Amino acid sequence: MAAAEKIFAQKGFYGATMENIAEEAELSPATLYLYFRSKDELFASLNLKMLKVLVEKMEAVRERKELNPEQKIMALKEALYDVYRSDPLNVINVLRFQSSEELRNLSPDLSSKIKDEARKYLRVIAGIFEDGVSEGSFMNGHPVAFADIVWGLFAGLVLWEDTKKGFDPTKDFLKPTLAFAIEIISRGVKKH
Amino acid sequence: MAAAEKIFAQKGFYGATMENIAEEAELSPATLYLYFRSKDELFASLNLKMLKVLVEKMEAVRERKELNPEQKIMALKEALYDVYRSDPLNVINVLRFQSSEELRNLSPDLSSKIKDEARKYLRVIAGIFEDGVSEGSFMNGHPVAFADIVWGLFAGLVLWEDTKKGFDPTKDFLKPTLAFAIEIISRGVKKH
Amino acid sequence: MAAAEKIFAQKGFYGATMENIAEEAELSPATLYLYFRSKDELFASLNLKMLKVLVEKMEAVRERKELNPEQKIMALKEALYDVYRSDPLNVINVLRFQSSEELRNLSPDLSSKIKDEARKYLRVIAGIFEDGVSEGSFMNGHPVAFADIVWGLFAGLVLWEDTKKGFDPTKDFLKPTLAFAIEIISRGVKKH
Amino acid sequence: MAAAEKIFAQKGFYGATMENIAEEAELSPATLYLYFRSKDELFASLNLKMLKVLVEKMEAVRERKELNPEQKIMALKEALYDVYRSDPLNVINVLRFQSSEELRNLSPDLSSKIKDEARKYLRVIAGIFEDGVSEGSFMNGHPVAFADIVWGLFAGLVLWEDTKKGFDPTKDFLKPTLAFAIEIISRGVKKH
DNA sequence: AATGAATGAGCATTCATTCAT
DNA sequence: AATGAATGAATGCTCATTCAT
Repeated sequence: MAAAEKIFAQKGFYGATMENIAEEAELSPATLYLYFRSKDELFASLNLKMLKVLVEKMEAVRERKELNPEQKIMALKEALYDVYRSDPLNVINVLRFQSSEELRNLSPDLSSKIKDEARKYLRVIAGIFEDGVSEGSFMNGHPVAFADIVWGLFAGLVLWEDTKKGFDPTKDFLKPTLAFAIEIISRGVKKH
Repeated sequence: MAAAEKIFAQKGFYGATMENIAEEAELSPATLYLYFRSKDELFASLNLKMLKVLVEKMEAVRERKELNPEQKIMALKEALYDVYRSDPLNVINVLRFQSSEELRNLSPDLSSKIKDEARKYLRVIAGIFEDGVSEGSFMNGHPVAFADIVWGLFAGLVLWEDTKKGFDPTKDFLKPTLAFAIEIISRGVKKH
Repeated sequence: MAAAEKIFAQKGFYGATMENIAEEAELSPATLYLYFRSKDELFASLNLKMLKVLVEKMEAVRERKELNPEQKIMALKEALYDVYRSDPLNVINVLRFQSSEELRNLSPDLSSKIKDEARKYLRVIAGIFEDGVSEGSFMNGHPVAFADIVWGLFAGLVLWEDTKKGFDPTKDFLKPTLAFAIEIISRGVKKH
Repeated sequence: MAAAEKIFAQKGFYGATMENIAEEAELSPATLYLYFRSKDELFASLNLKMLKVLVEKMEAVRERKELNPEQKIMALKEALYDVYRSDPLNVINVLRFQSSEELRNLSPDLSSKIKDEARKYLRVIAGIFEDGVSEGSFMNGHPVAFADIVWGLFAGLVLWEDTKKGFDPTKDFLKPTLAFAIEIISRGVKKH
């Protein structure tokens, strides 16, 4: 998986070949198939791994009793950015192929694990929002929609900043832009 | 281009073959190459077309003198959603491949046209934000960052809702979620 | 097709690769796929070609008005052996893979053409037998069963003699054995 | 061997993998190689087993002193059909690969055992024919050729009926067709 | 006696792209 | 303006077989 991570990060999903990955792993291509049924599943396993890290970080945020909902939303920013920074290229890959048709024929097992994980992080974000609503400090709104917004924003910004880096590789504004975005959102949901 | 639009929408970028497109266009594959240097450029032309429509809609929003900056931000929501609704599958494709490695070797001409267009719509959004700031009704912040946020949010939500549709095809919450998102943002940038 | 014939004859269906065949044909493997959808279909086309030759020869026998049914059965022997001798290795291949599972996913078109041809030669043999029965010179019996017997005998002998050649390559008794077989059959169906 | 029989019958020689067979046998693939040098040899062992059953049945026919040569030929029919019915799919496989190139590199030991067995059943059939000739009730002819004919007919009909079942799976005419064939042959060899 | 782990060698098939006509 | 015919270059995946343990 480490080899796959490296190769996918370098070449993208379609650019990477099983042979590349095998070479990196100092194995033969056939051996890869002992552990992963297909290229798709190998890739999806990376996806799952990232999701797990993400969920973990987010749940940690939720548990921090000393923070109020608003502060928790601000803290999410760090959690999201940490995940990105831990392996930017793979996060980009994962986000890009999140919804790819090609990834639809995963084994039911892997597929449901990914769905579970996705549900979990949505629940965390939705939960924080709900807390704010019941506390009376947040405006009303559908908690799941809020979760979708935070997640979509993160994915969209990561991808978009990457695109912009394609135009001008010296610039990387993800961190401040993400911070600004979360600030706006955090202000936006507050009642006044 | 109409044929390509149809086929890319049906099968995605990698799923579509030049032969498929040629067939749809009732031409031979070779003929496609008289008009487009490569598959990537054909795809990018679609991309450009969509961007132009988007920019047009956004500039129209900017020009509506009767609206104040806050109202303009709310109006962007419609512009963005309209573009999506005009050809959802292709918008998804375009957004997904926005930053794809494969699209890095476009002809300089096409590449710079796309960059121009992208710059334009960012400038529109940034412009609206700036107006609000100078008017004194919006908080301070970097206008381009704001534009990135709006765009990233749009792209991220479109892609993410598409992913969720993969899990449960009956649900399509893009419209209300986008509306909620813009509302939050619009509230978030206001001074109070 | 000539190249395929040669290669299949040399190496058998599984032993032959599309690359071998392409090389023999002085084409690239990809070009083969312009004319045949798959290796199976290429092979089946050869099959069809042989069947057509066979049917032609058999229909010629049937039309020879100067022969009575018994003499026609004797004449079949020549027709069958001629087909074999025209390309022994391919006849063997065709007979061996006649019923192979792998050949079940042919295009409906090719598949039905083959069935048609098969029906034709069965009808010829059955027809000869029927003539003998209605003339009163042959015993009673199901004409199609008779056709199956003649065909099965031919295929079985060709394959079996080939097997024996595997044990001792110097011997080739197909011709006399086939002659003997047809003689027995011809005597066996006659009333006395 | 039981596992192999089952798997080969289900999937054919090429369709079956050593792993399939190992799984069915609740062993690891490697273990199979403790008992059989190769897939070919495993398959050939099944072949040999079937031949032995066949030879046994045929020798039993030959020994039945109460039958005259003509009746013995009729009795062969039952012997052959019994063997088929005991495991149709495997008989088909064995007959199909009887002469396969792939089976040429068996160990000398196995190879010669198979040849011995083949020789035995040919000798039985030839013997019955010879008895009829010396008794004066059969026409003259080469006894081995006669044996080849009976065997080829059996193999050819089994394979051909299987092919026809591929076209129309509801029909299975092997038994009556085989009976008719043996009747013709038995009548055909008699002097009158 | 058994096998977990590994792989060498292959192979059918695909497809963007070319170019003589 | 158009294309028929061709292909170079891949590539995911398979499977019989091996061998240290």
